[in-house]
Parts: sequence; structure tokens; C-alpha cells
Amino acid sequence: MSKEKYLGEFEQYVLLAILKLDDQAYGTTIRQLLHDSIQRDVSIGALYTTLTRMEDKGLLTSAMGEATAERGGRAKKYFQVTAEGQAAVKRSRQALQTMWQNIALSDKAAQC
Amino acid sequence: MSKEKYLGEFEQYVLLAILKLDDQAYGTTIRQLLHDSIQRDVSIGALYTTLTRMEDKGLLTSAMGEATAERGGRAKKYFQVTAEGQAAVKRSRQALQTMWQNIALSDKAAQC
DNA sequence: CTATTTGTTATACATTGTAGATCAAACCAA
DNA sequence: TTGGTTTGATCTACAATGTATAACAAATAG
Repeated sequence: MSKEKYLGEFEQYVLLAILKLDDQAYGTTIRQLLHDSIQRDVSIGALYTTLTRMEDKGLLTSAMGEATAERGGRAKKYFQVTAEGQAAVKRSRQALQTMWQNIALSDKAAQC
Repeated sequence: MSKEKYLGEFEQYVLLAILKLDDQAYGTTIRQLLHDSIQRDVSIGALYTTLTRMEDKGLLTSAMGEATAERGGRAKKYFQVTAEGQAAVKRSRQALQTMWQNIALSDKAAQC
């Protein structure tokens, strides 16, 4: 089944954003969350490209919703993280945690 | 000065490995550490490519050491993380921590 | 000398990151 | 009923990062 590959840097954030948005994860909200929480400003096209690729890899699934009665209220494409996607993000976190053990940064790294 | 860019997925691990190895960080030891601690098996060539690129970006510096009196004991190229590199890895960690807040994975993600 | 060992470089290609333009379907105003 | 405006998704193209294999270089052992 799963190819046991690693999540890309951006993929990881996107996955976490979707998890956090729960049943409200679609293009605009994902992009907004990334902007609000970690100041990651990515074009909407870039985001969709990544979403599509992750879906192809089986890390996500998507489903079209209904159009809503608002100005320009088109049907949204909602995303969900698969079990495989969750396992992947969990692995990434674990690896990072391991690598961070016993590492102390010098003061010079203070000003980010 | 710094372009404020993001560290790639693998770059992050390499940076952390170098920090952990302190003054003993060169090709072979970095590769070995990655293997031992997170089972990340990368070819030595792949590793050097990344090291070189990171040095070009100012995240690392390198210095040739002396040859040692062992069979094949060639001079090693030792790497060090710059202040900029440390700042970058710190930023990445911070962002990930922020994204992980209040996220609970379902049980299905259990078996990695 | 030359085989073996440790270590670094060069080359090439696949995958991921990223933007800009285009396309679609809604509603609102006139 | 026809544009304009807004929200949302797709297409296309290219840059950056990930990754392997092969080649090269300098030690030492015999």
C-alpha cells in the first residue's frame, strides 16, 4: 500500500491546515489559515497544485459541496486528510522531534 | 541580507544533524546520524548536493580539515551552521509548533 | 606500484514549490 | 438579459529541492 515517502515542507503545512479546519477545508479557508497562523502567503494556484498532487498520492480526498446563496457563492471543493495522510504527518513530526532532542541553539540565532 | 525563505524538508534534517554533531560534522558522519536516528537513508551524493546548496545560500559554512593517519584517511570537509541557518531552523520549528496546536489525530493514523 | 579505503565532485533527472492567467458559476444592477 | 463583480477552481510553466549514480582524489597497506 503506502509508499512510505516523506511529506514535502509545504505539504506538511497544508495537511495540518486541513486537519485544523476540519469540515471547512477548501481553497480559500486553507489559504487564509496559512496566512493567519504562520504568515505563509502562497498564491491560490500554488495551493491547488499541491492539493491536487496530494490527492493523487492518496494523502487527501475531496468532495464537491453545494453552491450557497451568496454573491459568487460557488460550490466548494472540500478536502479531508486520509488515514495515510495522518500517518505521514505523524511520522514527520516524530522524526523532527527526534532530531531536535538535545539541540541547543546559540544566542546568535535569537533574532529570527 | 537574508531572503527569509523556508527550509526544505530534507534541508531541515541536515541542519539539525550538523548541529548535533557539533565539530564532527562531515559527509559520512552526517549521513550516519540521519540513518541512525531517523532511518533516513540517502545516498552520499544526494547529501553533498544539499550541503553545497545550503552553503551557497549562507545557511552553512565549511572548512577543510587535515588528513588523518588511517587507511584512506583523507582530509574531511567539516560543516557548521551559520547564525542564519540557526534562525531558519528555529523559524521552521516555530511554524510547525503553531500548526500542531489543537490538532488531534484520529485512531486510524495510529499504525505508521 | 597498485589495490583498497575514505572522502568529495559532477551530472542528471524526478519531485515539490510557486505564480499568473484562464475558466466557471454564482449574484447584483441597470 | 446582459454585463459587471465576486467567489472558487483549473491550466500552464518554470524554479527550487530531493535523490541517485558515476567519476574523481588522496590516503595507506601490502
